[in-house]
Amino acid sequence: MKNTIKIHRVTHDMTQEDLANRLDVSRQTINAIENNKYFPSLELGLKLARIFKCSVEDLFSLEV
Amino acid sequence: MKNTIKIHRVTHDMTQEDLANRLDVSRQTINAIENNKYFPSLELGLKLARIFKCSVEDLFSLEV
DNA sequence: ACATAATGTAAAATATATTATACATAAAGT
DNA sequence: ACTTTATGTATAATATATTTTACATTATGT
Repeated sequence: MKNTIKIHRVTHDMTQEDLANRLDVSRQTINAIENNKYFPSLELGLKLARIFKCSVEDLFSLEV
Repeated sequence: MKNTIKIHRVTHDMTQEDLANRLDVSRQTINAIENNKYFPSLELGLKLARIFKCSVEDLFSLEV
């Protein structure tokens, strides 16, 4: 599974901390997701899509 | 968070066990998700959307 | 009524996501 | 060069998803 969080975040001119605050999660969580340490929860995925005004599938894909 | 898994599953004429097998998870996992015991992982959410040929947002929504 | 299939549910165990804290490095501004 | 901001990383602790096993209940078919 890969994701495009970092691209969207930078496009939206946000730091990892900015994004973490908007989502009410820790900065480490954002960092870990961007660096593929683990996959976020479905709830976080939906919230991220909402913030970036795109679909969950735009952010995450199953294919490696 | 609510979901429409059961509706899609029944529409596709599958039992909880059928779906569990296709996803390679236990039947209890499907049952728990349908009955809102917990939210599935993002990976499961993406796989469910793929099976039902719809978007993750069609299956799960953040609103209560 | 009986048998079978499908579903609901529960408790303990395991896997994984997330937090907290902390420190190291890189980038940017002055 | 110095300071500040942003990012990468590590470890231990906590929260949550998932499995396993098992049994109860509901629906369906005969």
